[in-house]
Amino acid sequence: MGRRPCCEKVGLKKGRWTAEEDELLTKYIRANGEGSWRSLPKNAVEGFAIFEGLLRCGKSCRLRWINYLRADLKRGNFTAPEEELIIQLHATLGNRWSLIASHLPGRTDNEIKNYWNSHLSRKIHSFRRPFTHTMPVVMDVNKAVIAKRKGGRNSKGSTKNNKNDARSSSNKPIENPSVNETVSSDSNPKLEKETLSVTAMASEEGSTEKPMLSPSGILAPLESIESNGMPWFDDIMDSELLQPHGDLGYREMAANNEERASGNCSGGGDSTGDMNSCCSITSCFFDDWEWERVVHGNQVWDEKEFACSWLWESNDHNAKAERHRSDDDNDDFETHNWLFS
DNA sequence: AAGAGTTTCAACCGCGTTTAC
DNA sequence: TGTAAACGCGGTTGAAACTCT
Repeated sequence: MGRRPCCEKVGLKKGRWTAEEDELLTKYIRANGEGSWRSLPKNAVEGFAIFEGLLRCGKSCRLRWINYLRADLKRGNFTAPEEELIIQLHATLGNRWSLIASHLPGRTDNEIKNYWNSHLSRKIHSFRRPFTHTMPVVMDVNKAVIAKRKGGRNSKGSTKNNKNDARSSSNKPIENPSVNETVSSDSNPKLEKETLSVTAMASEEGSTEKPMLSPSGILAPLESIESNGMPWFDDIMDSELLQPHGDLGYREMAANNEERASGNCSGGGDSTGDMNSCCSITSCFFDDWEWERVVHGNQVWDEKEFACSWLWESNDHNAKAERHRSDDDNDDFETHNWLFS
């Protein structure tokens, strides 16, 4: 079956949206509601959107609305809890951005995907150092992350205020409270269904592809994490397997770090929710881990590797655990490389 | 001051899935 | 039940913004 080309015909506009186009689209959706993107315009011509001067295909309209114009979108930097949740969910779900986004109200899959690719994946990759016989690498995560940044744009939050930024003015989300009243932007039922099915799948007997879940079996919604932290996350980090600071549990370690951070933040971050903020659970974990203790002894490292593995990969977790237990041959590093692949 | 290098993110693209007929 | 259209997702692209030399 042939697929109809989307935006290749009749001189439909591509590229960045102007404020006028945003307004037209908003006006239309305010009047008619979301959905039916291909038949969106009153004066549809062959399924393309030509609505009072808006020459965009439906697909483009949908994307613009979902990713930018929706009134319930949260703008600005990701907060530390959001960042932590994304890391955790990504470890659990992989690149299923829409599913991850469903756990972060006001954030779009595209936004999360971009944030992951530009911030978090680098952070994670800095954390995962090369693993070889002869070259144990002790990394300073802060340096690894910060030193790499040479040029480049600032984060969205900071550029938004730049009045010289033509894009920021034309692309400014239209403040439109009335849209909220007339357009219901309810959560995607399909995504909810998917989330539930993932949870259900985890409970299926004999399933080897179990998603990583909290001890309660539920992926905690962001709201509860923001108000209560990530208790089950902390529980795991506080377990006896993960006590890199001697007798200090993870929570105590984090508390100590926050105490230190409140005086002088060694992480180079600030209080704006920046990626380098040292005042989050994850940052404490990443930034202040005693790598030398871990790396300098393979035996010690193996324990930590195993203990942390769920952070990076959830698939085939049991098989890897089994392999870990049965693998006493230190020469076979291939079996451990999955952690840092 | 200019250009190179780097980063960010909005938007595009193609494909799998769902829905409508 | 089969086909076509629409939807939705994840990967990719490229312009703009920024820093460094």
